[in-house]
Amino acid sequence: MERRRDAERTRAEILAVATAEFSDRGYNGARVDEIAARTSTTKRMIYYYFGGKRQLYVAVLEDAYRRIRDAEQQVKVDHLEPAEAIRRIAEVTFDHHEANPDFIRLVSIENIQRGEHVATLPHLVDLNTPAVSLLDELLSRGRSAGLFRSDVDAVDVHLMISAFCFFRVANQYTFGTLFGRDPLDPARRSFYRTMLADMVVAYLLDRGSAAV
Amino acid sequence: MERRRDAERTRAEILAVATAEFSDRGYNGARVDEIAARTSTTKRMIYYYFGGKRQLYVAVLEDAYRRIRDAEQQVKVDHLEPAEAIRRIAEVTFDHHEANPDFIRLVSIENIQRGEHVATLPHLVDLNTPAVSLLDELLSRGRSAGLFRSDVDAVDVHLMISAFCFFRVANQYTFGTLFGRDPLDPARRSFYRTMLADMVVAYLLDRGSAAV
DNA sequence: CCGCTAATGTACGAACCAGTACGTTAGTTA
DNA sequence: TAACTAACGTACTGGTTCGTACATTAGCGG
Repeated sequence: MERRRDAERTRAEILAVATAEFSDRGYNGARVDEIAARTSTTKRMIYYYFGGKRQLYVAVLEDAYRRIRDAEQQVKVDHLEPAEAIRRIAEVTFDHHEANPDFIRLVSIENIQRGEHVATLPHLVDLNTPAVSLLDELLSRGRSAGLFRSDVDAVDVHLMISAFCFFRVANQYTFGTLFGRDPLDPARRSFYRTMLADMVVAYLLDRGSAAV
Repeated sequence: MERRRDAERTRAEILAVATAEFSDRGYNGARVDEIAARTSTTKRMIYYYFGGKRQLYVAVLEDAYRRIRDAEQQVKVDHLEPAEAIRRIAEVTFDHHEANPDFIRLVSIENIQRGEHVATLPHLVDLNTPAVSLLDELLSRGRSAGLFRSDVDAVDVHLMISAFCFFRVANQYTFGTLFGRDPLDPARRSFYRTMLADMVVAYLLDRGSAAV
């Protein structure tokens, strides 16, 4: 090994460092010179491989979403009862968010910019994302068994789960200082994880308000 | 009227324009010159009244939180049963978030910066925020009546409600394009509003998982 | 082992932008 | 109404930062 020139490695290194820098400081706060300085190569290479700051950011965003999708695909809950499987999905999503604060920050940053860059990544728009199609299947099974309410679909349940997981990580600072309680406090982690699962399942089992 | 010089008016105008600019472009994306251009005064006045970009941002943040607190204080649910009152709080919070996207964006922006500025506003750290103390009282009543589970407190219920409301507004762009469903679509508004209330109440009424 | 191109490095330019030095005017008060 | 100060305007500066022109080297194909 120890090849002096390795296009793939250089590109990957730039991408990794850029991911850290953009998620750390936001798009406008990130510095191309800083990214270059943290790699073992130079700024010239950023322009050589990516074209510019904007394109580098888009590449970072795309890569981050790809990794999350890949991870989602690993979840298997075929052997569980619907309610238990939903709990499991909620927990996996919870763990995921906690384990990937960089990704969460990138999503926040992208929304501050009104999602103008995700919109340019058409092959990310896969309405049958692993998380959603899995939920969809479980909701069907639960409805068939007469357990779950029938006025929600997978996308909205996904919204509900994501909202909780996302907020906890994304707003840890303001929430923590304003209410004197750090949502990421390890001591409370298992409580929140159960809270989320309880919440989702209780909602789905709740026939009172909606069904009929 | 028509006084040519009015310190208070000038200050207020700068603050209003700055709120729009910061929430629109983020801290690093905002331009002092742009803020000045959109006021009827000049950049000099920004430095005269606020001292600098950073201090202006902090003033914007503080003002935004103050307005939200003022609004929260108006909510009255004394005449309602606990569950119904909780629904009402959830709905009011929901409406609030939808009506104040600028505030939501500021909170996102502040969290991207790790909350370093809210932390410098000590008189914002009021652990008995109107929203929380109201929830606290209702949870007590609900528990006394043997209705609600007893392993959550007001802060965490507030987290749960805020998470849903916040996510829907803050992540409208990425969620909308990735799942082909705009969370702010007016046609779905009332559904989401009910969904949130159902979710919270179903969780609180759920004795199965937690209470004894 | 020669030459060609992909890959890399250096040094610089030009625009942008926060902040300020300096000057002016309005309104108040003695 | 004189003088004083709060409020306001203009023009500039110094540093930062994205991007690039130009030079160089590694490694592969012939």
